[in-house]
Amino acid sequence: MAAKSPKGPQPRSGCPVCVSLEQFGDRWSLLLIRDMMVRGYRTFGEFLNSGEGISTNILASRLRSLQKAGVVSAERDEADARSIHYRLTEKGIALAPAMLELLLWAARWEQTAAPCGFVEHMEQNRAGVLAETRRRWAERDPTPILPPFKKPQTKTSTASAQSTRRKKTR
Amino acid sequence: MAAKSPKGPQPRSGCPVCVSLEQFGDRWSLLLIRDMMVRGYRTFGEFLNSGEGISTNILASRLRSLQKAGVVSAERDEADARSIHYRLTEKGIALAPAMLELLLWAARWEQTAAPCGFVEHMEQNRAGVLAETRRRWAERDPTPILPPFKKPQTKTSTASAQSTRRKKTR
DNA sequence: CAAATCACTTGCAAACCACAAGTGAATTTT
DNA sequence: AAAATTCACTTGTGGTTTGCAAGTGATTTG
Repeated sequence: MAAKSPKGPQPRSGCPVCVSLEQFGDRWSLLLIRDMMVRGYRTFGEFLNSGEGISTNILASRLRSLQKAGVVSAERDEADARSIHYRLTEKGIALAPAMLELLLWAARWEQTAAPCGFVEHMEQNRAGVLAETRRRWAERDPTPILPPFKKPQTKTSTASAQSTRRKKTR
Repeated sequence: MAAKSPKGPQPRSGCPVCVSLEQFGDRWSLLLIRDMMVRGYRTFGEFLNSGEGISTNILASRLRSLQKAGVVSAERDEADARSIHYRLTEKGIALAPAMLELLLWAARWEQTAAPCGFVEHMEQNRAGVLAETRRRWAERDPTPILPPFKKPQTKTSTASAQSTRRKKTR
């Protein structure tokens, strides 16, 4: 059988945190939202090659459940009828504050590849970062808010990683 | 076999959001953290009966992995040698902002049992709520920050639910 | 029009989770 | 001072979910 949408065996208490976790309590959903929110990804292929190694059936399943939850919407590309553009809804972009806090927590307490300077900037300018995130969403601006950093190698890695992907997104 | 700690098949990119999700990308971990953070729960039994229906093997597994991640610490109760008190570490309580934003998102966009007045208060007084949360943590004050609301029944439910549990926690 | 691309689906094995039933140590009850 | 209870688990047993590999069908490109 194909992978179906994941859902808890039974709906739990009406606690808000609970309700969130019923939607995002898995390893992939929030990652896809991150890809849409800060990296500007929109297509199945972009998510697939985002570097984390999600498999196609799970990706399809998660995109479905996120749509069902009203967090993501989908529409066909006008220029290429094969392609579908996934995009956060208003409800989806409203997750930005939670996402930001999660990011800041990990940057502070775990070893991550996030450039320190940027993290500090985000920490001291939450509102500005959120406003910019929302602006890019509203204007459908697919420019990544920060380049997709891979493992930290040399200090040139952050500067060069920009242009490798996305040669032709339309 | 017993349930072992869950972990992704392979470590993924160093993205901070990713790193967070490797720890909390399941339906239970954040819920336990919530119980410790806002409800003041500390023992295995309290988590077990928190109303969401976690099973004992999974609960034991999650408490282990949260300890391994440095988010939770454990120590024996001095008064009762059977009992173990689990408690958030500094790293654990630092998740409070993310937890709050997740809660506010769900309260705004999903149907939850959270009393509206309280949500509004939290929304407009984030810093105060966080300060209070941290204070209760620092002083080991187990008083719930808000009573455990079950499904909304009558308007008396929020007022009365306080005293049912915890008759004797020392 | 053949080859490539895109967004998936299908099948299968392995991992994971829920449920029920213990286990052993400490504490309370009788 | 047994006996019963509480506490924090472990073990075994399915059923569900996941990860991986290999298609499939509809465009689009060369």
